[in-house]
Amino acid sequence: MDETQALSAFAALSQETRLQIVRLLVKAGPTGLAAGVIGEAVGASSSKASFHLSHLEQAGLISSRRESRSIIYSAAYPALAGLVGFLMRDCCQGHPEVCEPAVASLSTCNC
Amino acid sequence: MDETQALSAFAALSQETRLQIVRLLVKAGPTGLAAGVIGEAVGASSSKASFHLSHLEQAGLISSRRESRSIIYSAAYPALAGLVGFLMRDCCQGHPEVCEPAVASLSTCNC
DNA sequence: TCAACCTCTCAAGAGATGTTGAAATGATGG
DNA sequence: CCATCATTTCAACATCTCTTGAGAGGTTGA
Repeated sequence: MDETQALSAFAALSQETRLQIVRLLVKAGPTGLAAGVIGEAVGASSSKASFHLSHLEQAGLISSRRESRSIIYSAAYPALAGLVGFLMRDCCQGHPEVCEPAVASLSTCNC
Repeated sequence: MDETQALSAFAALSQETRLQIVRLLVKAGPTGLAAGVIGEAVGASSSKASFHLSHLEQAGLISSRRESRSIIYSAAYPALAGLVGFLMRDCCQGHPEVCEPAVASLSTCNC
């Protein structure tokens, strides 16, 4: 993940509806969810959902596949991991006080 | 770090000048840098630098103190750590494929 | 106190972003 | 092939964001 990709990713995640969508899709797992289901879950009209889904896909944070009538979106785990890595690698240069608490918080993570 | 803070932080980091400033200040360490020095380093006019510095401070990613004539900005390490933690804690629920590569990338980090 | 310094504030304009509803596209089952 | 379903596309509008340049606000040394 380079700086340009990180900028797009940050921009994508800086919008409430989109952040909700990403959280939803991460929870949903690799199976993903249909656009309509996502829109309903986050309280967005179809065109609104479509707009934000496109934005997220453009940023590389989610990916899509057609399945019969529906379009299924799923989280792009490598991209999310890349973003976490960017923040840690790039932002904590020589300053373990950034990385260490973050790594420590992994113990409260469901992983 | 809650969702609202994360949204502000993502918005703050989604702008090139601001991302440059954060990276610069993290490297600079707790001592920080004067507004003028920062502006010059990222090629921004005084008002432009001031605009983005305010934005970052508002988002809680940096903090300031006056020191004689200058205003010194420095990275808010706990906030950055909180953001990394948010991404990991909140986005990798039950999906180690997000966290693990990120943690692995720590080996290439200067920490 | 005054001049110089450093930074912030303000208003105006250009451009990007998000929302809405209507219409178009593509896929499916009968 | 047609009616229906799921989603995207489009244009219009409002809003937010960024940039610019001019000026104001504190702070210091002479």
